[in-house]
Amino acid sequence: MAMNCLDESTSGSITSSSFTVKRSMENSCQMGSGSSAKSNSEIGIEADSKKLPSSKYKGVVPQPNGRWGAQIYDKHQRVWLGTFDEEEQAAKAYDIAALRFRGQNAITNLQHTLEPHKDANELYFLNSHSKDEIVDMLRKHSYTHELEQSEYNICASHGTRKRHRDNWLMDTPVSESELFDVAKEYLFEKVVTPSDVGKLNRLVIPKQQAEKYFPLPTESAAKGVLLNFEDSIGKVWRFRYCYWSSSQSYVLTKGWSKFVKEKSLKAGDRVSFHRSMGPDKKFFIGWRPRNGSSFVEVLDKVKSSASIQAVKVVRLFGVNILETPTSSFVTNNI
DNA sequence: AGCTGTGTTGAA
DNA sequence: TCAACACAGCTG
Repeated sequence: MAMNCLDESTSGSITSSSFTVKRSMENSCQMGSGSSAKSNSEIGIEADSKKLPSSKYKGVVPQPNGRWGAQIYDKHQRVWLGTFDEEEQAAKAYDIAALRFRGQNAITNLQHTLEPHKDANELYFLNSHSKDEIVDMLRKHSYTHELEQSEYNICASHGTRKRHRDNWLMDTPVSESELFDVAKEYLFEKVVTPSDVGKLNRLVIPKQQAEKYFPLPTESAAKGVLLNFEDSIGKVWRFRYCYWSSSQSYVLTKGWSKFVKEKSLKAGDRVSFHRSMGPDKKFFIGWRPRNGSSFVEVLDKVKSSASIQAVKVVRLFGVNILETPTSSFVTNNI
């Protein structure tokens, strides 16, 4: 996976132009005219050194206890990205923040290998979340995990694409609300369990996501509410959504089994949830098989099936919209 | 008590 | 915009 090495792993890769690490081995041993200078550059911090070792990485600052902090500046203000055991982890945290805050051409610390598909997915993931959310993940060291949980499901785009097709084709002006309607924000994805597709006729929504994206007023928790989700072909699914206090879980109940049946959902498949970025905040549901295509793989299919080399990119409201003769997709916003 | 992350400053 | 430095205040 591309550059998801914040937490434990060590190999990293972020697409970012062709940046090479310039700053290297200086900065690390300026202890006045000290004699014990070298110790700092090799080990994190020495027993009783006064001065903290500088990092060779941008956005990385030493902590008194030998750990490393990461920070980035935005709008004249420092944004703290958390503390890390390893200098490289802090450097990667900075890199990720830089990509989110400054776009994919941002200068990053590490030379990253080129993995177009994965990197594009990651950029899409990055830009589907607010700066605050990304910073949160970095500080909680959960970025890697959330990225892995989240590959974009292209199925969720077909419906609106179809309905807006004429507008794109005829090159007529498209209203702002329609554009917002096309633009969808990725919320989360769940790999469905055997019981999610079994006889219980319900889908468990992970608690954290449920409370974040589908808040349920306590008075309607037991009874539940009806939520509409539009699928990849524009069909609207209506599910009862409620809280089961017995199992302390949020679930989609009534209507869910029909979805399972019609889509032939199997355990291990992925179901994703999206929300339009317009004022109406419609929900969308998508799904794909266990090893289904990633966002970019599908994009490539779109390109080849349309027999075109280049996809026109229109940037509006901070969102890139890929336009082809027959379709439009929303991709990374900067 | 130890650590995080902010307040602050000077340099680029 | 950036990192160095000091340490207030938070956390466990």
